[in-house]
Amino acid sequence: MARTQGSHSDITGPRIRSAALQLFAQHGYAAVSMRQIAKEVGVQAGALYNYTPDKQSLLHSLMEGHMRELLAAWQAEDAPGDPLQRLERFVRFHIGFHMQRPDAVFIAYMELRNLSDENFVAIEALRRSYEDALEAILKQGVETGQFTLRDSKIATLAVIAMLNGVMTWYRSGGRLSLDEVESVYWDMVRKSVTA
Amino acid sequence: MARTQGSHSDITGPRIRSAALQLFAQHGYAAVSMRQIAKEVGVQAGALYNYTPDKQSLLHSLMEGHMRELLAAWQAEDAPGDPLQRLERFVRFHIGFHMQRPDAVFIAYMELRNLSDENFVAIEALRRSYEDALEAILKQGVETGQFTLRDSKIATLAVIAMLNGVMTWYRSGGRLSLDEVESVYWDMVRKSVTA
DNA sequence: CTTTTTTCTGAACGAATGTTCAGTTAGCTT
DNA sequence: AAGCTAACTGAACATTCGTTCAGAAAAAAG
Repeated sequence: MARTQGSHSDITGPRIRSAALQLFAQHGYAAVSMRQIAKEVGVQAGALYNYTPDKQSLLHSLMEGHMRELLAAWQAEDAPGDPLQRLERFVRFHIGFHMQRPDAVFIAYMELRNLSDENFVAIEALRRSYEDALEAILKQGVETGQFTLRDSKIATLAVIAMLNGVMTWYRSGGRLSLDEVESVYWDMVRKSVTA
Repeated sequence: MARTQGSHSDITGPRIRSAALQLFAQHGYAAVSMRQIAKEVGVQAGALYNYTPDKQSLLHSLMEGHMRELLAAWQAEDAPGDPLQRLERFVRFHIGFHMQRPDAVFIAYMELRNLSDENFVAIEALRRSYEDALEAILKQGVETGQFTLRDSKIATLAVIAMLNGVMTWYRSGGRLSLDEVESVYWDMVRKSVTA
């Protein structure tokens, strides 16, 4: 056999990325083989190499895509204004955005060590730039006197870590709605950065 | 060759566990081979099987050992009293304890998906029991009226997630001492659970 | 010293890994 | 309808994987 019925790169490409995303998130990059990904797509392993030069590039591409989406989405959401309002927007945005992409989030935070050195540097820069976006809000709040922080850098990391914790337990259809969860976390974040 | 000079199970056993811990933390369970662990110890791969029935058991044993140590250490540290004091003790204990075992912590939180089903259930129960210890403090504080929480379960997970964030960035010898870091986090945790 | 036991080697097993590629077919172009 | 190109197969490559085991040597026991 050779080319299969209905095959098209516009279809197969995304399906490969989607399958890889799900499998990497579930089992980990190192534990997933190219043949497993191919099987999920319904294709032979060799066909994957029409869409990625190698396995490492596939991981990097997935992570980079996720981080760029995240940054772009927040830049579209953010607006000048009161630090407290901006922070609430950030908290709700962060939870909402990440909840819609649990697999990508998992990979972006767990597979850093499986990136090659240069790929790691690139992803790390994107992450840093997202952290800086939050830190800017916190610093603004400190300037206006609305926030009380011992250390804006640590506070930034602490808030993000706290919010990321949602992903480890929240399942839609559970006890609380997404909106309620956002409110609970916003409550705690707000109190933790104000006097 | 065969048995090597000075070889003794009391020495080799711990060295294997130590090497496995470090390598699993650095590269991930699936990415580390038994031969890599053996090389680190200075032994052939086959020798490892005098100390573990298989690779999976080695991972489970490391995780279980860590969790039991954690629970025992906290039980030795905790004492009845004011919820605010107990919570501060918990925050400082958690950061201090985890900071001394970064590799074990990393594994315990990252390699859950590489556990077999029954091993996963066992480790998850231990983790739950640690979370319960914190939740008990929070509930006590709510009863005395010193804490204001929307949801004690979420607050528990949020606090632990926040504290675990330290591990991702703190390096001894950095800008802040461990004691200062504990204080910064305690400050934020205290504010987040009080009115 | 001799015997027994503990500890490890070195080779081997089949299975699985990432990746390459010549050949084959589906779909598009003319 | 014929030719071209994009998409995929299926087999093969050299490595590496977890694990087993007979045999050898060191340490402990007698």
